[in-house]
Amino acid sequence: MEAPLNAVKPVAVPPRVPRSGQGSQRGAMEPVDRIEALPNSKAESILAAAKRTFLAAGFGAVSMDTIAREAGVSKATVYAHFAGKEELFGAVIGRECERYFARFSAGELDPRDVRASLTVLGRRFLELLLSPDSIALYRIILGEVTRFPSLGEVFWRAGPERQRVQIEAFLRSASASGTLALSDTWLAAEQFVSLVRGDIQLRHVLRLAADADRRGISAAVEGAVSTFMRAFECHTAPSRT
Amino acid sequence: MEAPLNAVKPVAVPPRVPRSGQGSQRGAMEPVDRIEALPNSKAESILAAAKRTFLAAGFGAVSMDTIAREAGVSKATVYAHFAGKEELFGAVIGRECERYFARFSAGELDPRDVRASLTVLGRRFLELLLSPDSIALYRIILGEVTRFPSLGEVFWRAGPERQRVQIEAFLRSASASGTLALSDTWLAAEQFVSLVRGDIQLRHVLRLAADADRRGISAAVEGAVSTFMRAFECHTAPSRT
DNA sequence: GTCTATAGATCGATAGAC
DNA sequence: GTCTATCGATCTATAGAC
Repeated sequence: MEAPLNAVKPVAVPPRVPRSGQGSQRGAMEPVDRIEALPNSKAESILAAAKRTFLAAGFGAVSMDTIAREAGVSKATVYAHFAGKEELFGAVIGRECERYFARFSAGELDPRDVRASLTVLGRRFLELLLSPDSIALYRIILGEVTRFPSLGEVFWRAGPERQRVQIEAFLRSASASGTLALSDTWLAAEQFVSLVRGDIQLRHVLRLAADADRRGISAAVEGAVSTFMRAFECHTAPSRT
Repeated sequence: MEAPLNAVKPVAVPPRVPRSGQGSQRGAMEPVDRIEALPNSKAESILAAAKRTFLAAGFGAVSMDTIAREAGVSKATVYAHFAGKEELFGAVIGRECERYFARFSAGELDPRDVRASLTVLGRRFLELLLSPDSIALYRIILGEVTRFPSLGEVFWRAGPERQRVQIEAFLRSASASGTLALSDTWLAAEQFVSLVRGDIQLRHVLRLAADADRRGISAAVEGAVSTFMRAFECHTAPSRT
């Protein structure tokens, strides 16, 4: 029993990109929208560095020294803006939850072609779910929800719940128009999301699949939509096309 | 921008149960099966303490001092059995993956009643998935797969893949007997698992639902089985009962 | 506000006695 | 093998100059 039963070896901290000072090469020829485009204040630099390092390595593996260095400021400046490491972490994660999941929308769908609309919807959902930052955020939140219990509700309300509401709204319209036979649209939305997600999200989170696998996304979405339509397509009144 | 946008507060380290010395009150009137029943060696005590603390608080929040104290040994003894914290963590997680997922089985199912069999199968799967240790293990692995890349494959092969193989075997037999119309049994197994899981596992992981919700499990399984049967039940040849 | 420098605590790991 | 005691590194957080 002395030898470990499984060879599970850690890796070193993520390779660090040396930054010469604070200003990066951005900010010269980009449109000046000023709102969170580039870190124009020290607070934004700190938040950006904290986001980058936390999402890449997790809460426990990142030190305030690293964040300060990555942000191009001193550690005292970090503490001048944020009360501590945990407050900074909470601010970063809360903000990222809002930022990422605000991109999802169930709008601009053709209610006359439910299959095509569900395919578009599933693809939007899965592309958001498999984006590198979304995967990293998912890892962090699940790993730190024990230490930060409020993370669970922050994440749930910003992401899954909001998506579910939008998807259910579309399913309800499709059900009202007689194209789908749904007795419980809330459950149906959960099942549609579950079918689309399948195991591809978990495989990405576990680093068993690389990102940007467009064909994998298409195949997953089409398989899910096909099964969903088989289960709920209404055959009684095809409503003449 | 100085104030955190979201109130995400951490909690203190888990409340510690003071242990007077090493021997607990167990081990006196229990059957002596000796094989991992009670920690009869220091190595087992260390592994048990490491499992308990790691699963409860995560890799970064647990120190070797805590593990030694919980195990009732000195820190030097811990290092006499395990080369370091990371090796101990790998040994614990690898062992727990094997222990937990070995409990799942797709046997003892009645192939003549596919709906009932799928219900039993789904319930077994979901009860395993929602057990407190399984939830904690899931949190740890997803949170630490960045630091321990091999955890992803260890977990996948011990859990999801093995379950999928067993479920697919049953689906194949049901498909061969003409009860289900499945063109791709591997995909069907993934979709069945996804339907059963739904969002209830995530809600448990995020601490939004308490465990031991038996009625919630039954409702989730029956909703999943109903949808799965609607999609894949074979109506062409009911194969006289 | 921002910096340098450092305090104070904790952690992982080890030396040496038994 | 097991213990006590401790080392050196690192981490969070702060004091004080500017």
